[in-house]
Amino acid sequence: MKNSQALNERSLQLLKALVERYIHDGQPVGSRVLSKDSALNLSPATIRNVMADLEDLGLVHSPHTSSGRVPTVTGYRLFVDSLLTVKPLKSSELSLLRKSLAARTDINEVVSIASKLLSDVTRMAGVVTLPKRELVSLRHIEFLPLSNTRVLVIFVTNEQEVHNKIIHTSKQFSASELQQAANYLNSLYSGLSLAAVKNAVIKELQKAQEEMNKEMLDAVQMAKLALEEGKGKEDYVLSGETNLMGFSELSDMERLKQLFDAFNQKRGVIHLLDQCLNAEGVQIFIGEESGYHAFDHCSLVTKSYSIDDEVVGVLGVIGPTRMAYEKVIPFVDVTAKLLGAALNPRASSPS
Amino acid sequence: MKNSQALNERSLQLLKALVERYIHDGQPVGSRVLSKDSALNLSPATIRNVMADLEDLGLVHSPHTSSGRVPTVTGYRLFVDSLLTVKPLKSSELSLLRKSLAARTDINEVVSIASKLLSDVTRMAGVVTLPKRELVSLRHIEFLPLSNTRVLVIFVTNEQEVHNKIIHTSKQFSASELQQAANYLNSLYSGLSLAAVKNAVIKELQKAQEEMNKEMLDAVQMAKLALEEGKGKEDYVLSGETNLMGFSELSDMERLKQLFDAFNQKRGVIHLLDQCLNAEGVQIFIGEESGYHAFDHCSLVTKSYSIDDEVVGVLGVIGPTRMAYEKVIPFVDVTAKLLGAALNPRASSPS
DNA sequence: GGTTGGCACTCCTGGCGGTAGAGTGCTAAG
DNA sequence: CTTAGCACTCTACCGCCAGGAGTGCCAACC
Repeated sequence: MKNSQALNERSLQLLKALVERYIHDGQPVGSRVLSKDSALNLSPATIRNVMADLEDLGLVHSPHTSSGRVPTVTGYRLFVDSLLTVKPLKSSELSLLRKSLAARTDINEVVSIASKLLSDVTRMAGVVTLPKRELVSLRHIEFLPLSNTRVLVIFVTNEQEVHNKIIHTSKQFSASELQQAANYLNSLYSGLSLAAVKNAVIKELQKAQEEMNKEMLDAVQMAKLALEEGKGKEDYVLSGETNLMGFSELSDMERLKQLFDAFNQKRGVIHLLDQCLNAEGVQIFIGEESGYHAFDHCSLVTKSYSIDDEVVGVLGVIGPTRMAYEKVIPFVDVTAKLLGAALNPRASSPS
Repeated sequence: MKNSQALNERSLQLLKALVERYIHDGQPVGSRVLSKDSALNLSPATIRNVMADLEDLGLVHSPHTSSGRVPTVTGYRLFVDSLLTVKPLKSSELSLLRKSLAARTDINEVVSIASKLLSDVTRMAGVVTLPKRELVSLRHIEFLPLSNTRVLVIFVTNEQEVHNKIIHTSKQFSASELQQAANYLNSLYSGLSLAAVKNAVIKELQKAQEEMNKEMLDAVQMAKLALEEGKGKEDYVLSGETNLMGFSELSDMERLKQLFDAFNQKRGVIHLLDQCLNAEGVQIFIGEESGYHAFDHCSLVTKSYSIDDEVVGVLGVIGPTRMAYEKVIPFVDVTAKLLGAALNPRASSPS
């Protein structure tokens, strides 16, 4: 009962002022400053009372007996969820974004530009996952014989990306047999998304093995081998990690090392980013919320990006918990939209 | 004259002992410890005299009036050049190296394993440049038509590597024309090294444009476009950067940031590594010797590696100037040899 | 009852002095 | 040339103290 009583409008406004102040200058904020600073005209003593309540609720915390208050993770959470007033992007930033993300030919290039933009503008670290491969469409497939039963599969997608993989076939094929198989597959599947091709291939194999002639069967089986598992090569492009070295909350070498190790390992980070794939809008992990220890003192602001309304990847910004959420959130939001647009094949091949 | 007098055998032995001691425990070493430590039985006072001489020569330096001595860059240089007694690899390390670098199929995999080995064993950072592309041999070339005059060139080298590039041709070709051109080029150049192909192509074009029929000319011209500049995609694989965070000489955030920025930029590092391409044996840059500011407090121990007696890349270890050279040097040496062996195509495709 | 001023208290911070330790340079003797 | 001795210097560390910031609590006030 006391709790519900404490969370009135005034306390919230006070919390808001406190968090904003702390984000701004990074030091525990006391009742004096808040009294002068905040719009509500209250004496320091009153503010102390309110702050004590906020502390009881676990929203703020004082590093030691007589120092100002610092927001806790739950405090930040409440702040970003209901108190934050987002600032629209500066027009200069917006035009920079538009200009830099204008439709390009190379997916990897666009993605790394986006990542660099995220880090440069926010002066923190930017991360962008590569678009999920299953969603790009197949343009051309090609088989080249290697030694024995090894075959090199090359497939070209969306006019620009080339993937390759070595598969092991059941028997040895001649170059012309492989050529035929490729022709067959190209005529059948060219233009479809990889996921669609995968489904079609599986259906084909299940359906009627006896109806097909030997060559077709071989071709489809090779296609299956080529597509399966796709190497799951989930990867991301990270930029501006070194920006994180400037922040006092990450000045501890041990922590910093753990963080950078996490960046190199990629696994955990990808797992985290994957959680944002299906989330609506901007997703935020504050401090320990992520559950990933290396990120304990960081926040992650992410959003998925889409091509043609289909979610294909995630981008985000990584920085200290004490970051300017009101600017980062809209920035991540807009960048995600523009990246999706830049990757849209219809826009990117104006020919 | 005084200088030449100072550099007698005893002074050198003393310098050696001093450097070894400093490398071992990282603190300025005084006359007392050296007196007990070193094999030469001398009193602290004598040692002080000698050390004063060494200081005059710029080989050692004292951080402040009354503290022990620390080797300078020139001191380290003299040490590694003429005083160092290298320690042979532990047999466990050698077998680890052999096992890990056993012939594999994927060049990138071998290179990153080598890099990881360098960093794991030395507990510093390891770096390996990717093998120069010009030296691998062409297995197969393929052209795929994109929109208009854009053509996607795919070439397969050495059974495993696939490279691709988009070129702009003078006129629009049909798929079958491209196929013909590829066939022609494959019959002509397959099996040669890329450098050889490049030379042949250029010679062909210079020689006799009128002798060739139109199709051949087109084919050769496309080959020229595909090979030219090769994108110069010099790149390297770095591992264990985070190991560097543990060293006190790099505990300054500003320095550390510069170093990591340099790693990301790659340009400067590649320039540095390139200098080792044509050097014989193990090459060492100590501190500011590299001329690259970001590396001012680091040393770089490198060696080129070769396939079939042809130098194709460089690998090395990056760490603080105060590193165990006597162990790192032989380790880098052996790793380079084993990497070259692992990459040898004759060994790697036992079929 | 919520709000406020006053007051004692706690804790961090930075400056100061004093001491112990390490190591040097110099000098004079062996 | 080597060595022992000695005075000197500089650092690192500790305890101390005062200043400042900020709190919690209490009593008074509206």
